[in-house]
Amino acid sequence: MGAFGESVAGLPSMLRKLSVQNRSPAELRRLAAERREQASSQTGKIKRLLLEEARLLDFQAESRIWIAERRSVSYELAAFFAKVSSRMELAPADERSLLTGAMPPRHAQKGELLIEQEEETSSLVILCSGMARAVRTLLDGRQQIVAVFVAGDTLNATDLPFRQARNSISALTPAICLSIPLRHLDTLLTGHPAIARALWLDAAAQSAIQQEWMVGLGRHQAQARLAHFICEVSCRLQFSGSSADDSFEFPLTQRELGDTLGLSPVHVNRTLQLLRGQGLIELSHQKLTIRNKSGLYELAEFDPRYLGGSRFADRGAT
Amino acid sequence: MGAFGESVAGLPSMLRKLSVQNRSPAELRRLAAERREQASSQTGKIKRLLLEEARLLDFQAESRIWIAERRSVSYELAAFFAKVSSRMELAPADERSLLTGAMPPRHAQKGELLIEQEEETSSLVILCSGMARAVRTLLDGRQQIVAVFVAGDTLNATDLPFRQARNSISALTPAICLSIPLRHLDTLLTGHPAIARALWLDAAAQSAIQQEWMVGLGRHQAQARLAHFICEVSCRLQFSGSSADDSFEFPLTQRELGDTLGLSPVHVNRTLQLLRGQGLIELSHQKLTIRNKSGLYELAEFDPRYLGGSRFADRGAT
DNA sequence: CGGCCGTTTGAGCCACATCAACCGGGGTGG
DNA sequence: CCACCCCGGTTGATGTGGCTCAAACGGCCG
Repeated sequence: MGAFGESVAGLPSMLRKLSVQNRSPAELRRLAAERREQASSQTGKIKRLLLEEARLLDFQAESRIWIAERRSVSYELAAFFAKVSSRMELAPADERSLLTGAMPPRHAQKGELLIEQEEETSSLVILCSGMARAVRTLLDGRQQIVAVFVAGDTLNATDLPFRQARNSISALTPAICLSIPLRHLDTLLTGHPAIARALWLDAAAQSAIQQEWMVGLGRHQAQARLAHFICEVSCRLQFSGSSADDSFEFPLTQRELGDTLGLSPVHVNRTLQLLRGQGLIELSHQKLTIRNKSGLYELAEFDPRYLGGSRFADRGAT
Repeated sequence: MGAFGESVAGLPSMLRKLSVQNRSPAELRRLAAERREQASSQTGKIKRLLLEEARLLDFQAESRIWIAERRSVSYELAAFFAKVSSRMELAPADERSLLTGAMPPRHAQKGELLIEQEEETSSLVILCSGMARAVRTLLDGRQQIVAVFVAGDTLNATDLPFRQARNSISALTPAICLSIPLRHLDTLLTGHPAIARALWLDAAAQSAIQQEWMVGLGRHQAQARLAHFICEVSCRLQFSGSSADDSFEFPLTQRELGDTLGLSPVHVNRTLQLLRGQGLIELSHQKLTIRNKSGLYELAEFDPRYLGGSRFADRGAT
């Protein structure tokens, strides 16, 4: 399934034929565009193959960029640092130290499992690109999504102290993440108090978001819950730099939305229609557009301050 | 209202007449017992006065013990240290340093506000004794309790990095808490990495509990939710040393239970009756007894491992 | 073409909310 | 000392938001 994210050697033979290794990211992207071009005039199996090839080429290009940038300061962790330093300063020296011990970035496909429930935690995992979700499965098979992650979030800052993952985390989109082994982290913590603070901060931010979800789950009904979640994801994507305006990729299916909001998939559907009908949002094919932001905020009783994006919010205090 | 908790000088004149200052905690407790004795043979206003006096005497005795012990290592923070060190070691030197900068302990009455929503956070607050709850109030006046604290918990480890309290925290029982000013904490964090880790750990533990609540709110129905909450409180009280067996003071009203579990007070009542009827628990006059622990655990799908009490749980690994 | 997954729509039902009334205890005022 | 009230708990009647079951539709993939 997800073998080609591991390393260049693991790529499907189809790609190898193009001698991907010797090409620059820009070239790869150009090739991908070509493939798509060709695909548009084809049908059936050939079209599918071309599109798949284009997708893989794009993916490889993205990987190349990450790998290339790895030699410079801390490109991969940029999102993480941006988030942390929007609230507290992390000196360049700290950043470099954190990066030194990181393992090679991992590329995961959509749906791929990043962390398995019950598995022992051996490293801190930071999501550098894409989105992910943490899900808890009950005995009867029902599920509850307890967290959604965007670029810059740590996936397991809240599990790490317990040395065990309490729920499974899988990718909602193609994702890139970086692992920092516990051994390395331990030595870092003693020498770099700012890093310990950053982890504390991250866990605290996670907790703030969870409290907001609890309020929704406990006291709001479907419309407000859904609206609030959309507002939150929108803001977090903007804060992390993954999205610039109020239209963005929204990779959750209605079933997953239901598992997030404590609703059944059918009711999510009906509730979405309500929001659409009120002209608040548009959503189709994983693409979400907020049509009436203030209306949506009001319906959700949404106040983005809890996301701590002080740098972005109106009030620039602190 | 809550003036007499501040200092000895702030006590009501009634108590001053007894020259409380010169008496030992044991004497004070004896006096309190005498008052109660006398009260039992009285009625009306006199009885009430005597009981109130007894209560204040007991309270003062308790305060005395805390104040007296303050000179020794870290008695007040014992619960906090116990919790932290059940998972990681905190050297005595760290403990002493943490204590050095603490302000005098604050004694709060039942119901008293410890932290106010929106207020700026100026210190880390640790609950040394008693219970407390964090509540979020919605625009329409409905409330959701987003956290319950027992002795040893930090009240605002998850708000501190944001410099602002996101919800109000008030005492569920008479409580004692200790504040460590941010100024002091900041210097500590650079010199004592273990303290930074402890804070991280505490925020992570908080997050683990919240995830559990989210699963309950989203996917369990009333009985399981209620049962789970009871199991959790029971375990946390035991881990913190506040309770030894499966019978303990349970200070939440049914309204508060509803605000915790996302239910209406009436439904909480009916659900309690169900649990009582199945012989799982007893509850009256703020006193809760677990009659059938395994049955309750099963109904709640409760697995105490998420509370991280590795020292107490069956599996003593790590 | 057929199967699968996500979405959509309809019909009936249930868990829980809401409204309302009553009870018991402790505190308060006359 | 009593009347009153407020609050927390209890119980019943009725309404409803959201679940469940079921079926149809469309896009994507084999």
